Amino acid sequence: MSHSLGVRQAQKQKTRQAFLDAALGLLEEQSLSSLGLREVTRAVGVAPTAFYRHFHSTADLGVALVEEALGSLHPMISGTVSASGDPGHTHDDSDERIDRAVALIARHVRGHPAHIRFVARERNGGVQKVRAAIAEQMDRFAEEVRAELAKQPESAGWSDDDLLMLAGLYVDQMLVTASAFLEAAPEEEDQVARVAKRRMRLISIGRRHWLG
Amino acid sequence: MSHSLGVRQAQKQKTRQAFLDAALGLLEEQSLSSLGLREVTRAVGVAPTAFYRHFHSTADLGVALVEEALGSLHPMISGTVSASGDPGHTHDDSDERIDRAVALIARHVRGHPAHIRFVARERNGGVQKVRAAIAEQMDRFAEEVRAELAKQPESAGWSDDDLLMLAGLYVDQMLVTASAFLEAAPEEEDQVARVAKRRMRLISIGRRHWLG
DNA sequence: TGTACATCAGTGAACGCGCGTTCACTGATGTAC
DNA sequence: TGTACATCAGTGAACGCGCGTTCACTGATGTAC
Repeated sequence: MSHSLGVRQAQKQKTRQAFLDAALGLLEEQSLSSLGLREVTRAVGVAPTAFYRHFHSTADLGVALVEEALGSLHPMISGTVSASGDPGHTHDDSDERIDRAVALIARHVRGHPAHIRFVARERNGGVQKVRAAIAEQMDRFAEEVRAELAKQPESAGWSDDDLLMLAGLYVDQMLVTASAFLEAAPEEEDQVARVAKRRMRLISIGRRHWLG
Repeated sequence: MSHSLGVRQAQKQKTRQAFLDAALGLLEEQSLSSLGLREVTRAVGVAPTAFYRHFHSTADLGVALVEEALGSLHPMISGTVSASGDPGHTHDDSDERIDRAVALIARHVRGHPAHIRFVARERNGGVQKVRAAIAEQMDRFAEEVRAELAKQPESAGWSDDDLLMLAGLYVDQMLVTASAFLEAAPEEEDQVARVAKRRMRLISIGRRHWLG
């Protein structure tokens, strides 16, 4: 048993997490810019003033939510791009990679719908600090994807600049796809996946013929 | 002089437009989901109750704004895709088409920044009816782009389904580009345009090699 | 053209309510000895 | 281990304020004759 945190600190973190969870729930049906402090404390079950022990404002809470939501995405992003073909397959595995990437996205959306909704909503939302936090994370994703792409043989001859352009295109497409899954009714999911895969495939074909 | 509208109707329309303009201004710095009725009437300079003569709610006003904002976009979309090369050019004009498309987008963003901001923001925003209105318009755009693409010789052998996929990719990319122009500082505009063009180019290359 | 009545966009007072923020507080947890 | 003091997460009352909505109204515009 680690006792790296005292009882007091542990309880404080628990309450803070309760704020984040409650806010995320409330944000399914509204934007951060209309989220009220009292609304959140009511959902958590504490006095309104308790809010100030954890955040300066709801915008501040929003920035914390960005870290939580996009932090949980980093593993997925890397996995999506770098996944190598199963051993035993020697033919062009890019279609398989795409299938697995889209499946990973669908899985993540099912597992963390509120996180995705929050990011998609606030990426262009009314709170500047939150927009900036999301933009920064998305830039980091693009940079990570570029690094993965750079390792692949298909990237021979590509400039870093062009790779970043391609990486950005992939990252944007991932969020668009995730958002489409969110909006889709269960029976529409297959159709969303089908279109997402073909978009990715078209981009990959463009990649293959980009040079020369 | 047409007198198709009485003085009363004309004045009412003028006030209604004042509501739309004022709301659009206020929405530069917040989301529709936090826009207040009194806030809008204050900006227009009328009594709060006057609002109800024109809209049921701010969500309703939002739907009207979608019509205004995306209505003004239809000409641009068609122009962007269908623009044929200047007479006298016989070589592959797709790079030129892309340059002109991106220039058109930049121009539109400079001319109607608040409209673009509103659409980008509320596309995934907290007001369901407005999201639906935007989705419907975007679907119409995709359909129109598909129709334009279908006329081009490059589309020989393409299924309608694949063309719609490609059209959707273009339409999404247009909005992403417009949104990037919005966020960009004046000196960053060139860089945004450069990346947008290369993305479009990569997609166009993917298109060219999609079949066979 | 003039008159009498109908329409209706915009008014202004009033309502109950939830908001964000302040402040002094309480009592469990942490720390020093 | 026990005691005395410090810390600080969460409390609860109070504040002034702007909110959305209701209602009966006013007076300019429209219409019928």
